[in-house]
Amino acid sequence: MEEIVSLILLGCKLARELESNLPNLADQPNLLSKSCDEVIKVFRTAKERLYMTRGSNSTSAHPGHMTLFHEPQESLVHEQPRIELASLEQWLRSSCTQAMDIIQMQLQADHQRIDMQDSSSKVINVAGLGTGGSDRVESSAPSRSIGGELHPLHASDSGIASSSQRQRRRKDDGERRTVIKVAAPRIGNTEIPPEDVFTWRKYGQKEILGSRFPRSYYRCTHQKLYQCPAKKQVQRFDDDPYMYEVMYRGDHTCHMSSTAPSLPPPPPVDITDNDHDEIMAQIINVQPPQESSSVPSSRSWLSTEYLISLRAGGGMVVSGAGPSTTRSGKEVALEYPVTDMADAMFNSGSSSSNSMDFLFHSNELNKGQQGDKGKNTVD
DNA sequence: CCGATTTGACCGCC
DNA sequence: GGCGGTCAAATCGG
Repeated sequence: MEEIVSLILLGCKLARELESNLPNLADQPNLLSKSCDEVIKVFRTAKERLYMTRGSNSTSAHPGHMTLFHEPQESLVHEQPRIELASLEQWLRSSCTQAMDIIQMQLQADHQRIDMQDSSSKVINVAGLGTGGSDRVESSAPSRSIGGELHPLHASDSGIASSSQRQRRRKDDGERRTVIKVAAPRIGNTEIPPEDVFTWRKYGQKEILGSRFPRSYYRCTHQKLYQCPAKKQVQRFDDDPYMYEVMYRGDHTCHMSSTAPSLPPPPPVDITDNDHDEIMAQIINVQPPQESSSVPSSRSWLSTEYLISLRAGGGMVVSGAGPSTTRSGKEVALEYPVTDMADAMFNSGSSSSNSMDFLFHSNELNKGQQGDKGKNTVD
């Protein structure tokens, strides 16, 4: 375990060095790429060790502090969650993510400085990636939630659809449901639903009785390709339109980055809780503190001390991470899914060719347009 | 042209 | 019968 920690510390150190060297390296993409590779490599190694540790001595690594809560029928069996490991992993993810944030911001800034003359009007907005603040998720709070309440699961079965026209699946095949609360981005278009590491395709929207806002239904974009059964429902809270309740249903069988699928369809292995939670962990990420609106490039919130204190502080923050595909998109110069980067970092092979590629490509590839065509206005 | 979104209709469940 | 979830044709948009 100590080895892992020191690996991570090393990674952070490298990242910091990279950070401080960025001004010098800005116009040396090769060196930059190399440095990034080093950082990634260290983190990757640490992560692999983590998994080895996990695999050998834990059967369940529920991130105990994570802000999701499963349906009672499946997971309210409270084993002692291995919080250290889980939070360490979270921390690892977030630190990588934030490191890459900095790199990306710097690169972008430099790029703009070089390429564009009117860069003064551009605002690199990492804060805009998600929330405007600490939207902490309560783990209970039985407000009316998607699905009516938090305990709606009942195995009622009375035969399959007898219709000859459409065949519908039974309402509930005991599929997993996970509810999380996420905050809408407070800048730009706050009406777009929160994003996560997966790409979703909207297949329906419905007015829900007693709710001011309609509920949107999404399914995994790769549903056809991978028979991925994952779905999600997104609904804004009545009393806090900046908050969304997102219910994830079903497990992703398309284990990959949210962008183009690049792996062959995985074998139909049963997905364990661990896997699932891990995926969920990608959805959730820690936001750096947002003091004023400046780019914290020269600040040291990346410092290990800070990150550790951040994680020790408990209270995970859930954000509506992801690119707010603002239609107006003027004030936001840089938007990209942070979680995507973490995802890419951990999933991409360590090809030394161009490790920064995903940073620049995952931006627009990630998501087309969210249904934002002037409807769904706030009353 | 193709994939995503919209939206009214359909259908299962309570 | 009402509600919520899904389907699928129409539409949009890159």
